[in-house]
Amino acid sequence: MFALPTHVGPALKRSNLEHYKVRSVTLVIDSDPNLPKAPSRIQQRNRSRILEAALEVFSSHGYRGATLDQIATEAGLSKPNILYYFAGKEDIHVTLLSQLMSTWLDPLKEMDPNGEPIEELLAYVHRKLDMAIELPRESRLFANEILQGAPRMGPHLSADLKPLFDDRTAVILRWMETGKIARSDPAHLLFSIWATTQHYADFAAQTEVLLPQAECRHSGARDFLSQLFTKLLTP
Amino acid sequence: MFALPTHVGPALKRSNLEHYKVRSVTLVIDSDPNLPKAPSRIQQRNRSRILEAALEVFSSHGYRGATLDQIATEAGLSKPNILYYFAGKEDIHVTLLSQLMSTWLDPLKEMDPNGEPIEELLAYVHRKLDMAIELPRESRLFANEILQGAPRMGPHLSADLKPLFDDRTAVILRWMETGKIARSDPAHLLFSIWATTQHYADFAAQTEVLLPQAECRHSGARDFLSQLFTKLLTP
DNA sequence: TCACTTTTTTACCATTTGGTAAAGACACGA
DNA sequence: TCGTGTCTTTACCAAATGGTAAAAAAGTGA
Repeated sequence: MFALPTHVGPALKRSNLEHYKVRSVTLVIDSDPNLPKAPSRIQQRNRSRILEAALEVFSSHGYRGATLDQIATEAGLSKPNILYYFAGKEDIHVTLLSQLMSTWLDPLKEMDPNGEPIEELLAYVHRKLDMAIELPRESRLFANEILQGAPRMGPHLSADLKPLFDDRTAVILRWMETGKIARSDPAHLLFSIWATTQHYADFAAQTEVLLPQAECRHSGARDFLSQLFTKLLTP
Repeated sequence: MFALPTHVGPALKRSNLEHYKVRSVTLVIDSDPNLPKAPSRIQQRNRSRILEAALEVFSSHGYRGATLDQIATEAGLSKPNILYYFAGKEDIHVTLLSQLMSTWLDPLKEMDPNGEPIEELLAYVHRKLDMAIELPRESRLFANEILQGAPRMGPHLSADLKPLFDDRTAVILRWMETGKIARSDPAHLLFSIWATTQHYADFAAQTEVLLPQAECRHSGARDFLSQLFTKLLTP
């Protein structure tokens, strides 16, 4: 009755939803021979090669500006081979974005509500700045997506970022009420931290023209942002 | 001998360089019948329609993501008709960017070296914020271009922005030396102003999810940025 | 009205691009 | 070594896209 294909490529026959659940699902019902097996070494290697190449290409040309051929060349694979591992261009992009989402939110999660407020916030600023400088491609990938109205990430923003954001602004507000840091709008405080740190990744083409010495750009940014937020937060 | 075409469309036969000079040139040697005439009413209307449509489309999809068909539809013209007024997609984009450059730099130019430092800088912050909120498409067009490494604007950055930037950082440094504002790195100060203000245009898709009330976003931003930069600059 | 220029439309074209079918190469356990 | 399932390549395709040629339409001045 239900004629199953003799072989399904790793990228096929997974709805978008299932895709994100694959790991946990396989752990639970691994014994069912109809479900996809654990990825082989080759699969792991090639999928991560493709994602690495895609990060490079998407982050520097945007979604529509990137082509599968570019990604294929960058990954050292053929285009049809790439489509053996991913269902399509969009699948690659979505996979990249959702993998990155946690990396991007981690520093905010790490902020300890029981820590010393100014220390916690300044540490957050520095972690974000380090990320922008060390992972500029990831920063630009996000910036590109948001700039175009987050067409493929809107749901993630509401589902993942929003609750965390509400929680952290509440924490910051409580800090302010204890008098440990000066009062200001917690939401805009977070915005300003994101803006000032990611600026060094997203607008690198500009800052590199205006401030040619890389060392001055980075250490200068660190010092300046410390000063900026220390003055703001000190009661 | 030199068989000239009986008619040259307005977009044709102009090198890129001449293109930017058209206005002043026609004023000077208008009498020469071989040079392009002053643009007719129809030409002015349609060119500005096209640029308006292109701003809309380029700013929301990026250069490669935008198509001539989209621009044509948005402008209410046919694609070949658009190519009658502009030499090609790139021509439209470059025209937009160079027209915008001055708009974008004006607030920085307006900063008065002889004014009251804190007032001047805060006024600059507010002007930039107002621009980001009132001209988000322009802000995103720039952000898109810079994000991708400024492939079509690199020269403009070095030629127009850099000298102005150097001049203004020097002015700010002098202000600091008089003791009227607190010391900090002038270059990074400008970066932080750009980053925090343009964030509200470029990352609107994100801020709109996190802070649903538009009023709170705008007035809150104004208040927050006043506080942030007042605290930084107050000696 | 007529001749001439400017503007717009219709009908194309070549290239690029995301994607597919199917055959071939490869790995590996029995 | 054989057979089965996994991976890769070759040869395509249809749609989208930037762009062109040339004729038709619309202005315009005499």
